Amino acid sequence: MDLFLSTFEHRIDKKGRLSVPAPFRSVLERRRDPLYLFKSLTEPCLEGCGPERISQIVDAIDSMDSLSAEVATLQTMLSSAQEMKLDSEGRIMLNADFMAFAELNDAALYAGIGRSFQIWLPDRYRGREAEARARAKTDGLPSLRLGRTSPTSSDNGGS
Amino acid sequence: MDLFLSTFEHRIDKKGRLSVPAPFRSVLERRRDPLYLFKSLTEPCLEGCGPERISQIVDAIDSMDSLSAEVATLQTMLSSAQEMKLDSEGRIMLNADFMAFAELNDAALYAGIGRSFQIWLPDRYRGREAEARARAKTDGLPSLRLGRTSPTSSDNGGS
DNA sequence: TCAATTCCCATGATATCCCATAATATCCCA
DNA sequence: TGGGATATTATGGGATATCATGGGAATTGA
Repeated sequence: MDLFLSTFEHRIDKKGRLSVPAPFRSVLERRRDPLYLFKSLTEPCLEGCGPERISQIVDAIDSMDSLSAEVATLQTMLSSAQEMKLDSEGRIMLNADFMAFAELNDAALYAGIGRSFQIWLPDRYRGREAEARARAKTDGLPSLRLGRTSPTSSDNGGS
Repeated sequence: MDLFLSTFEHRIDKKGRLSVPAPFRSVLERRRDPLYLFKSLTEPCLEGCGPERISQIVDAIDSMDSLSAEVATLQTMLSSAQEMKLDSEGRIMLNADFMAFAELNDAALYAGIGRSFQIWLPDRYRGREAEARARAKTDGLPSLRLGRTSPTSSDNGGS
């Protein structure tokens, strides 16, 4: 199980090129997967993933009522998705739409979140991270049951 | 798994010519597929696809009650469908009916949605995209259970 | 014959390829 | 365990290919 983990900050050069972190590249290469990027639906960042997530969306659309709002939402994801070709140095080129959406200019921060990763304006990401940590201190941790898949959130009766 | 993804905005020149985005062309060429366009049944845009989707519609009609209203609807799609010939530069010519239906004038926006794509008046498309993103923020994402298809689907979790 | 298409070529913008380099990480062997 | 040698990585720049776009000429069709 190879995952996207850790964070990396890289420069975006004058040509708009951005290195993909070597550990992320090797995850993709090991699976012989191309890299897909799309605009997050909920946050001002880009999402990176392999093809399996894209096919999931395509298949979900086919199985849903094509007039529903949910399908429109999924189509919006696909319409922003793009297979990124890496140059021989392992860099991608972000188009103007991607740059504007995440408000990137000369640097980007990769945040690995397991099966996918995100690309953020570095300062914005660090702000969010600080907020999330503050929230954890005041609100407590989200329920995180390790070692077991708990489908129901309701309190479990004692032994 | 080659799909139609991402968006592209292209100009329609004085002769009515419109470039097909190079990535879309290469999907079709790789499969040696001609390109079909037809008027969307649900939205003011054109739909583009390869022959397999046309056959799907034909097969669906064959398997349905030929007197039903649904069949009439599907037949409407077929009767507006047209095989597009590309010139040596990879451009198509939209007939007056197509132009009027999608209210195009001097520019068009291609939106890839997986196995097919749409052609929109650019500003109209961007409006729809903004709506979809706003909806996703308030209503949450469509339930896309990643990793596996979970049988408990009905409740939508937040974010 | 006239209008509309199709073919062919030109051109600017942009992406891609290829090479270079500095900094860092990794390896190897004493 | 140390420390020099080697490989990897991120970054930059020039040359080349691709792409979108436009326009003139040839061809078609009514």
